[in-house]
Amino acid sequence: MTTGQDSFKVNRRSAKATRPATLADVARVAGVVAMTASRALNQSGYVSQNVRQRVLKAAAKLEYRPNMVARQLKSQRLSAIGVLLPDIANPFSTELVSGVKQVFDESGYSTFIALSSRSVEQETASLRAFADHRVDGLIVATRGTAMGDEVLRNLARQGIPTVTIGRPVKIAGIDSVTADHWQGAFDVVNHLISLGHSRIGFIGISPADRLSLRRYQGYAAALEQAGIAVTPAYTVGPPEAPAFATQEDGFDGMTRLADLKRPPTAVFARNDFAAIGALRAAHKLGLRVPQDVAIAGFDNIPLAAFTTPPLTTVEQPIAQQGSAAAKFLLDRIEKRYTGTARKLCMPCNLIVRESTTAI
Amino acid sequence: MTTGQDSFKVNRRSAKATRPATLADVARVAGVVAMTASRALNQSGYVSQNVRQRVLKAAAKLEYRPNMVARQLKSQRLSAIGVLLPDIANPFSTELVSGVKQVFDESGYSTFIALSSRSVEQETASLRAFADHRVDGLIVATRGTAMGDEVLRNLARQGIPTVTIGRPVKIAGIDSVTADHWQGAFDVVNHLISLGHSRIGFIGISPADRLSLRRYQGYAAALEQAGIAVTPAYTVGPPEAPAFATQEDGFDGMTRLADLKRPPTAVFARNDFAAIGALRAAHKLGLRVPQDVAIAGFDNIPLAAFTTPPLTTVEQPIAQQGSAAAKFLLDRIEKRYTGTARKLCMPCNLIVRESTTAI
DNA sequence: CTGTTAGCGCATTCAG
DNA sequence: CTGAATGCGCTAACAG
Repeated sequence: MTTGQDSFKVNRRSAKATRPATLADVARVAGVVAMTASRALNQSGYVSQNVRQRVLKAAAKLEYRPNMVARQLKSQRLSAIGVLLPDIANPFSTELVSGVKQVFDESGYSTFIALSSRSVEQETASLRAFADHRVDGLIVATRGTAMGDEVLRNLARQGIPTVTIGRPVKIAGIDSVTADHWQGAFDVVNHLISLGHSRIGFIGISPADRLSLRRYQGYAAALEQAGIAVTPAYTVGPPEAPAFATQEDGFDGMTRLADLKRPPTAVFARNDFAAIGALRAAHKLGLRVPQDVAIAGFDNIPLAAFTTPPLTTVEQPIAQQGSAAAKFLLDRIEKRYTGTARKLCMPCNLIVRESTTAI
Repeated sequence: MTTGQDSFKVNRRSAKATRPATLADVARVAGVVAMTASRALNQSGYVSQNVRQRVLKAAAKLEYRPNMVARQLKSQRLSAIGVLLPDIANPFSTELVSGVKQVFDESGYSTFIALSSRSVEQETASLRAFADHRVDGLIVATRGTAMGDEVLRNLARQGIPTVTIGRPVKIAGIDSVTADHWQGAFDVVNHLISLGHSRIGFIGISPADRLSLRRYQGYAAALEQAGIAVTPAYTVGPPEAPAFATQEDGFDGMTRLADLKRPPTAVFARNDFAAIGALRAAHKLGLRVPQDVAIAGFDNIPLAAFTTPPLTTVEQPIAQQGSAAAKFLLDRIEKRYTGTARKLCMPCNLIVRESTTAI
């Protein structure tokens, strides 16, 4: 009977919501005052070994976890940073975050992510949410927009340290890290030229918006350097200038290019998703890759090595950009650096696979 | 002179970190006391139209934003929930979050994401971080592990409302939402059988761990129902039983299956990434898909329609699972439901493409 | 309808 | 080395 009742009670207790232990609880159990417990737990100030042990034991017993909310209110440190991403379907995002986390985990910060879903309203709302929750710093990896920049400026004014990735900004105190997309595009188009191609298409952006895209600029520069005229009809993309090109965009683009009287013999897609869409369109049209048309992408997503045929593409140092940005941010948060905005631009690597060169 | 000085001062002020306005600041400007401003801003309690207008104007002028940290400390509401994801390279994750956000955005909650990176330590750390920061609720979409369940149990004991997605748990008060992977696998394997296949392989899990995987169980059940013996050698996968199978796993698996004396004529890969790896291996080995070997995947990732050939797969209602979980969670947070754990299982859809049926 | 009081949990400051 | 007082910004619970 007794046993039965006991286990019943235990069940009740573990089922019921138990208020987490506070610092005061720990202090009471350890027979000290809250402040002393705080010092023992945070290794700050002088505490006798004896007291420290008692406090540590009490904390362990009560499963004490500091309330970060209360801590932030008092000390203005949340020990958390926010990362704003455009979306997360993207292999880019995972690697980026892993680079960022690596740095912040070590320093005892939590990393929280929010998504802009490629919409300016969502981006603004997410940045505000981070600010309202008083994160210690922000890493922003969404593509630049006028309104987004305005919000960033406000955050900078509020004194929230911010670093951007892949989004150059000219706001005082905001560091930024990018990869050299221009050079990556230049290299891949040069590669196509060196294979003998001169009719080279660009898929993923509408002609109207093309000049704002560094990957397009690199493409155009490589053509010009080789003395090849840039043919407007060879640039195809969705009319609405999305921040991102999808496999559908690639499919449509390739279809349109193949429809020209003198279609390109090689195509550079703005990213691997568009390149995969282009591959699909080529197959569907009965074009052999690379014999009838060579196709190259950008980003080196993990699947790029597994397409048919495997995709020539440009790798950018994603995790490295993430950790570089994280280091910049940590410097700012901990006031190890307070100077003018730092800009870091990292190189990209051409990766040649069978979509441009037959085996 | 005066003008020059003024603009200089303005510049200084906007460049310098400005402490965000507090409720007290707003109240002072509006000529009321903080409590009144709070009521006016939160539509709680009765406030005269006159006062409300004054407060609203003052808040707008000062660009007042409530400090969520302080609010949580007092009212125990952070107006934020946490979503724990296994990783984010996965299209699954994006859709899931969009389903979740849709529900919580409407209700005025922010959604923050953390990643487990498919590691138990990271998962534990992320859940703890959410708990320490006192989120109002949690959506957990990582795969079940003993330690993970232990942490979830602790959170439940602390009274943090939690809902799992794709991870059945037997913890009091934790609702869960899943899709019927068993049925999806059953359907796709039946589809292969109806095409005349009887030697059907399974790629993505080691024989030792296969029985824990519902997708495998559905595969085996379909074979048995058709009177086809389950051949152990037809199940291939990495030895370490990962939570996830990659394109590399699919590539290796297909290669091993093709090596058998009597290789399968059809293959069901545990997910689309593995299926894409299998497609690549088949092409490399000179096997035509679907004539020499039919290949099917699971998840219907966006790229599945753009592989060569396009991939037969199973679609699960991802965003719907996200919003269903979000509704469960909101019910719990706002105490509209306090009963026993709810379980929701949603159906999957077979999507037939050319990787199993020649055109 | 509006103001006063008090306290959430913690860490900074100043005394012992 | 340890304790006591104080306040971060906000809102629940009472008074007026």
